[in-house]
Amino acid sequence: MDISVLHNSILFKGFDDTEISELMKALNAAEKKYNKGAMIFSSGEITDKLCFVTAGSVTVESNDMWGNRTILNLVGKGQFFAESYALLPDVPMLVDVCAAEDCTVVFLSMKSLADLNDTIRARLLANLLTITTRKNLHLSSRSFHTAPRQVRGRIMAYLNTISVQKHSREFDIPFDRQQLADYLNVERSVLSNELSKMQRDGLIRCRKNHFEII
Amino acid sequence: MDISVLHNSILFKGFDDTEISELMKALNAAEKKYNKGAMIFSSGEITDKLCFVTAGSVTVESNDMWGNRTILNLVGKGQFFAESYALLPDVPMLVDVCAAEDCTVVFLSMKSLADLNDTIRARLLANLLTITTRKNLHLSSRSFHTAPRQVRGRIMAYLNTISVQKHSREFDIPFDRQQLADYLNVERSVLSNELSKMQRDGLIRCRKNHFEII
DNA sequence: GAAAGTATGTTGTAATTACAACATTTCAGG
DNA sequence: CCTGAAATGTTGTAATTACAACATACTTTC
Repeated sequence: MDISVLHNSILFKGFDDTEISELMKALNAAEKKYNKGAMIFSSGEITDKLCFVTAGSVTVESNDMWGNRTILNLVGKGQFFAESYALLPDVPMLVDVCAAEDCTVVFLSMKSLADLNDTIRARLLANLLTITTRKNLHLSSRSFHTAPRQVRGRIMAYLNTISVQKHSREFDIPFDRQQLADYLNVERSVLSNELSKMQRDGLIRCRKNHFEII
Repeated sequence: MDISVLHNSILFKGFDDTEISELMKALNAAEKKYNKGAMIFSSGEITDKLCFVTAGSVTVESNDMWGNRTILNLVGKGQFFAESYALLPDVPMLVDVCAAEDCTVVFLSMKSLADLNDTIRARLLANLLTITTRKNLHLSSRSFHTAPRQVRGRIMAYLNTISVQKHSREFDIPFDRQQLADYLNVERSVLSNELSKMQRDGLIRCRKNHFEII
């Protein structure tokens, strides 16, 4: 198991190596590998597992019965997912989680939180609060990216956010075209088309997932 | 100050009256009234205040420079808002918060959390975790409501959620037409039009904010 | 209960998007 | 360096939406 990624995670911030090892045991840490495209959770499932990506990435998405996909979030190496469902173990998942590429996930049982001593649990809860709070901001930012009614507006909203995050007008995005389309809630072909127009209009330059705002 | 609403809130779950009074002091509880339409927070502001609605309701929204509004969430009596920004006090708000109707808000300083004794703080953090986690699910559900590409799909997705929540095919929604349009990210006139068509098609019946799914 | 103001419904047209079908490019194995 | 598979780009048409303008209904206030 890849310890270093977990040791640097928000969840274990402030814990030393010994404590982390004990916690991993107490929380029944289990690692599992998935191939690209594999489904990790399906809508309707119930889980108490806090999930941590130690390699690769997964998408949190909603798939309707006509095969339309909406990507709510892309969770990369070093990030958590399913924390809301893990902490509210009665609530069935509203989303699917899929491997966006070959990946490795560590599962931590939140049911076992109750067995921990108060001090440890309190520190862990404080860290969990940071995780959920940041996830809130992430979900909010998607709302801004999909708020503009037109495709160009959505693309610009998204690219702006990334540009600010990376402190640069030039950057890579974590999505391929289909994923970006599903994230922005537009047709892939319309997205491709609009990106071409934006390049012709001199707004951006892009090649694959590398973008430059002009 | 309306004590009873606060006493029944998630935040103070498990605390007795004396403890709550002390906490209110320790967290510098301050109450403020707003008229409908008043702005409570503006995008870009920084705050450490956890906000609680004791009367009326507020909308969490994003307003772009062309006057387009997107409603992310409607926060009613007994619910919290701004918790993410209160707990991550470096992050400037991405949203505006406005009074959806005349309302009363209680502000609690999260900066003051640090001064509490460990036991109390731990209990409070656990409750805060519930608040943020539920808020996560709320934000997710909006994503499902706006996921369908067409207006009718969005309306049905939204009405279905409310119907399930209220365990009934007949219910009131908390939005007027303009708010529902801004929540579903569609034009108000298109929404009105589609609701009419859906009634003609025998899918629903509605009058003002009272709906029935057939 | 009239008037003014607000909310909701209707309609037409211009603009945009969805969708399908196909062309081109890129990439991984053999 | 081929070949097939996957990803991306292009195009045309039908369907949908945005927007503006106006009609109607409902509320509030005097």
